Amino acid sequence: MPELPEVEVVRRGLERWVAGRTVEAVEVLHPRAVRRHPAGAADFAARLTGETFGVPQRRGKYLWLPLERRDLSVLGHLGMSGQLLVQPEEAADEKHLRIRVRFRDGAGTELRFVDQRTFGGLSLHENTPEGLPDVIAHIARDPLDPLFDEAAYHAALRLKRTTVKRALLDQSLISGVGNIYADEALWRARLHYERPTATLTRPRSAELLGHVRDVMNAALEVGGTSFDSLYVNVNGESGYFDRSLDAYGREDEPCRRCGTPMRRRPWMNRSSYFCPRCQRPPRVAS
DNA sequence: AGATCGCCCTGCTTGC
DNA sequence: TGCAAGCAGGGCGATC
Repeated sequence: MPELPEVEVVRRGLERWVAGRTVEAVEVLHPRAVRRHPAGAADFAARLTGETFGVPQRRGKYLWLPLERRDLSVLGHLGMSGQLLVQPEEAADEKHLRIRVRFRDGAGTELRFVDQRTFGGLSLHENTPEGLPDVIAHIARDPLDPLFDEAAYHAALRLKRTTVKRALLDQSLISGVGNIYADEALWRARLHYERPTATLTRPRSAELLGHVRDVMNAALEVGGTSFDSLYVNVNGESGYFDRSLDAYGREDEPCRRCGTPMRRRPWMNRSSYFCPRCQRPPRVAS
């Protein structure tokens, strides 16, 4: 499940292998892969053909390829299982190949969007004055962004009547944190996922944010997390950070700090993994 | 109007 | 054995 570190690995791959290349042709093999492009697959392909990609950008889990000639970007989200692969043109189509982008140069490779569960997709959007695709203007900066407003983030947590994991996953407050890294950061901070954000002191909140950054940077160093080879980076290489996870997916396994069996609890149609001893539930039930 | 919930989707795993 | 339910879950639109 690609989160910020995985998407950043993909962005770097695109920067190396796709930036500066001019599109010869676009093939949309599944309409759902361009469902965020309102004018449809044919329009997406037509408008992209002949354009040259600039340097790929990222905010949270979104990445985009600005076009050099126009104030437009190709916005991408990998969803649950999306991959952006640079493949030799002669390589066999992947089973879940959704979009193919051929290039005008003689490099012999093409860009492929492959996505089993079709939660992800590509689309074309106008840029805001800040150079951000307009449809993601509501997405907050991520914790690895140098311009992330930490003071505003802490202030928002104090004001909101919500719980800490909800706040971590709220992409309008902080972006790029998904279920995996939320659980990892909470475990590191010894915080229960249902802790009300208003009860967090500023130092405690800053400590949690530090853990979010640490776990993301650690994942970045090893090239992203991978569970079932659904996530592969831009060149088809799997990450292996999952071996380093301390909380996520470790139900009944001993806590790496205290040995207590880790627990899994249904939460918001997903799961929360935590140590019942290190991460005590808040005293006041909400 | 901000918070919450259901749904989209496929394939692997689990259990009867 | 075979089938069905469960699970993975980000983000968006509907709803309260």
